[in-house]
Amino acid sequence: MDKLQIHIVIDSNLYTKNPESSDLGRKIVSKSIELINELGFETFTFKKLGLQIGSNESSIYRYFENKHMLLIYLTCWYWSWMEYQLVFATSNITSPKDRLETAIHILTRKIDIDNSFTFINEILLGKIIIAEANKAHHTKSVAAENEKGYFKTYKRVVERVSQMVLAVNPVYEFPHMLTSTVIEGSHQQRHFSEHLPSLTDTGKGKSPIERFYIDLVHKAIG
Amino acid sequence: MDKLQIHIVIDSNLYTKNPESSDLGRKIVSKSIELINELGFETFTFKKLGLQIGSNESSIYRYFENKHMLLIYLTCWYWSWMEYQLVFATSNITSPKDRLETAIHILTRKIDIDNSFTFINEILLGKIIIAEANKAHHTKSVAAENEKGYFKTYKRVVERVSQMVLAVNPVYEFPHMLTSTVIEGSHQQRHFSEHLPSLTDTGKGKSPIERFYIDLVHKAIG
DNA sequence: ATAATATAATAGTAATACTATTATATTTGC
DNA sequence: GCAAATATAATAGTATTACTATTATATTAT
Repeated sequence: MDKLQIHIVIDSNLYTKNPESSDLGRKIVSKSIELINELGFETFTFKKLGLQIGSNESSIYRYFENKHMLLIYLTCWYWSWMEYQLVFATSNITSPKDRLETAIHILTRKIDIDNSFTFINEILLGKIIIAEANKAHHTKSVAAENEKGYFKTYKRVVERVSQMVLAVNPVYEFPHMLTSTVIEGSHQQRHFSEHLPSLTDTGKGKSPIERFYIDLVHKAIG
Repeated sequence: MDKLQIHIVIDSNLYTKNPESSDLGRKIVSKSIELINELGFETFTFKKLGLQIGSNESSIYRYFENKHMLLIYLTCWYWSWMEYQLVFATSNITSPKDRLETAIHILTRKIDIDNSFTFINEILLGKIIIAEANKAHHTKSVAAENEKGYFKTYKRVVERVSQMVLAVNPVYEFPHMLTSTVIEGSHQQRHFSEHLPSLTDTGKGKSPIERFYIDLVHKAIG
């Protein structure tokens, strides 16, 4: 049985050599997702990754300048994938309210289905985004990297949702703050829920995080 | 002229030797705040700090197990200081609504006055919290460190504010999520506002971040 | 078939994050 | 007041990390 195959294209500035262009490249990406999850980003090294894929550290440097750039690549992949889901799921919704609610649902829900994008495990990637993605822009080089367009996919997602907010309430003053608060907040809450539960209210009911943010947005924009 | 001197006491589990107990210790803390701000946390090392204070790397290890623990110490200091401000500023407010609003004001405002706590520059410390504090709990050892009580000051602040939320609306379902969303969110927005401005709405009016979160909370809990 | 080029592996280096040991103060007991 | 005990600081290491320069091995082109 054939299946609709979509393909996520990543800005060539994010890699030295396109990892999709070779077997080794795909192995690097797919195994790095597993290994970052297992070890955490600071403990993860190219040497350990090389060992895991039966290759050498220096070969990995031919694909990514360093592990920071690999993280940027992974986050970019994630946000491209999110953008695809967002556009796909909201394209034929005419009611602005319903459209926004669907968008928030997609952004705040737990990732638990693996759509099997060839070499990317989305469930594990989602965990990396929650646990590690903020390290991609909490650096002294954010501004410079922003200039180079490293975060543009994420910014585009925020912009899309902000437009949906304005479609519901055209005079709402803070659409971008609201959107980035929801996105970052929901990730943080999932992190807290797992590791620092007293900072959340996660016990009660089903999908509390989704419910909290959908309720928040509704009330915020009236 | 004398001045009311309050003193912030830090849990002894957070250091190997109390940095307040010696000149060198105080210099370590005060210079580390400057240096982390200047270099960013990943580029900051004990060797560089040793050079700055005219001492040796290994002497710093006698105070803090490693730079991660130093960061934990600094965040704990910050939250103790916040808790003090919170308690002080809200103690004689009887109206639950006013009390909550004051609390949010304190948590989300920009730190621009230096109360000159002996050896701590609060303005710079505030910047570290915004730029680096999330690295303190985005590690593989969060759970273990939470067990050891490393984050209890922060958790106590969240708990206090959650109680204020409930004082306004006793049936509100998500007081902790709301509180941690406001705290973490406001820090994130300040970070975005400086480095990734398209993720915020920071140009307009005065104190947009404060206004956004105060408005958000009001509407959320009704 | 040979030259040109792409790709991978080897073998380094400088810096980092520590630690073990030694040196130098300071305090304490008598 | 002086040796012994203890606290504190500096020296000199080591293993690991994050790379890089060089060499080896494929692959492709002519």
